[in-house]
Amino acid sequence: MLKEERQRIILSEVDLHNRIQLTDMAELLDVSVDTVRRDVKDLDASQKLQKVHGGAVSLGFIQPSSANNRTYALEEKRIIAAKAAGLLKDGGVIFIDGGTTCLELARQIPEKMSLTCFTLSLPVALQLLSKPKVEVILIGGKISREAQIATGAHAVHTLADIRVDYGFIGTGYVDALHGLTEFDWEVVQVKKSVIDVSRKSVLLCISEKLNSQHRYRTCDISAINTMITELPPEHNRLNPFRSSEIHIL
Amino acid sequence: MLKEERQRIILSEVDLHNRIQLTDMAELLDVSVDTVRRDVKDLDASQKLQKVHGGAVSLGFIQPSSANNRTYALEEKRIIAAKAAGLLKDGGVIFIDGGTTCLELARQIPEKMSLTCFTLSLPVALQLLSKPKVEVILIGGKISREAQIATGAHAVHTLADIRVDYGFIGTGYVDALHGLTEFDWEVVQVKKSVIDVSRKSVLLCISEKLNSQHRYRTCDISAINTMITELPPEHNRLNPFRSSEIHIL
DNA sequence: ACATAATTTGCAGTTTTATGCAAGAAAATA
DNA sequence: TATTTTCTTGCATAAAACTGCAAATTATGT
Repeated sequence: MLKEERQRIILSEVDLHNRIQLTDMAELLDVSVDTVRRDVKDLDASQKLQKVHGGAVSLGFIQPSSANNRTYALEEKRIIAAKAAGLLKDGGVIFIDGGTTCLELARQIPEKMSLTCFTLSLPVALQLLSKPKVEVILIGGKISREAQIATGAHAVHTLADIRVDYGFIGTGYVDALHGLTEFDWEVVQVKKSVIDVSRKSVLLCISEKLNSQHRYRTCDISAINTMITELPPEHNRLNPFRSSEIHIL
Repeated sequence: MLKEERQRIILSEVDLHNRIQLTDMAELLDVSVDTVRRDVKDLDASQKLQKVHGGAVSLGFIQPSSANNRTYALEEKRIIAAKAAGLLKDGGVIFIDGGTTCLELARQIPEKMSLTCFTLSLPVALQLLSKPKVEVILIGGKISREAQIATGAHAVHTLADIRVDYGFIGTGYVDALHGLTEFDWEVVQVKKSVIDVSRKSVLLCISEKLNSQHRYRTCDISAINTMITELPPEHNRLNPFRSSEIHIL
């Protein structure tokens, strides 16, 4: 049997069933797994499928979602995400909130760091799936159309059973006096829960949001352990937030 | 025997069987493999076929499926999704499974239909968010990296509290005798739950998957109320699935 | 018809490619 | 953590491809 013929069969199986196992294909094609492995490697190299441990999956399954260049203030958010990533420890259990800043953190998790990540956010969950050593646990619930995160009683209830080392959260608005506030009451409910279940709460926030507020309060500034902006820690715009309790990065 | 005559025979063999081996052709034409090799080299140079190690393949053989619509058999899946969408009723509560066929159903939900949709699948949930009148409830849990759906005890447990009018499910493999089978044990567990909580289970499945099977069983064919393929309901390939209990669309 | 040139064919020796096997590393699983 | 499965790497073998060359065939000119 010709190599091309085999690869053709492998490809049609992947297209049909979305995934295959090397051992199954070896049996089906009556060749060694090594041969199938090499074939799959070739097909992966030529972008016809994606090789995974033990088999292969169809490209149609891997959604794009990476075509996001439209993030506002991406450079600032990258700086923030890099600082936040510095807090991560191998084997840690963390929560990552929704929003573009937190999504950037998800993107910057090192490939070889093993973590357990909880999240409410669909985009963050999808991003995390591309990190081989991260276990992704999505808290379910009614999905907020704008925020693309799970909300509602079920999400809050599920969160109550969790404990994480770090909770990385974003916010719509932040002010030294009024604390973290949001536009959406539903979102506030789940964020409160996230802060409750986090041993340490880390706020990721671009400096542009400092000294802004809105209708519903998530928590007071004192509930935050670490605050990260794109500014250097000693910048005087951060002065209103300094206290013995909060750590500014 | 003339060179041109040989080449004509070689070409017709390639067109007929999509592939040839040099040794076979040498025997058939009663010339040395070197001669056949040179012939094939000529034909390759003049774009009549593609020479590969050990033989040659038809040009049509390499191209078609790699044209990359990303989704395999998209047209068939659209037909299936359209039939399934015909079952939807305004105000209904449904479950939509993962997989590209079900994703296509999510895409085809009419803009002005109000529904409550449960799903385990991240891509499906994201797709549903673009439907203004659909309430999206994502069942959370540990996310399977390949299937991009929630799995595990938490997902199964959460499903137990739900009841939906229709459960639209896909499957990796289906066979009249062995029923619905899958590649992945975790996936089977959640699919079982989905069928349990659905008043009516609707299987969406392209005909190419008929009469295939794999390791783990989701359910018997009799557990399915309605079966939808891209074929007309009276097509004889569907005969093995006919019974008084199942409805074929 | 014949000689000569050009092309084609088959063969031998060498190089390249494909495949399977085995041992240790890495990853998944229990 | 221990155990199984899968991956990687290197290697051996066999099949196939390439090279050069000589014999055979075909074409061409006289």
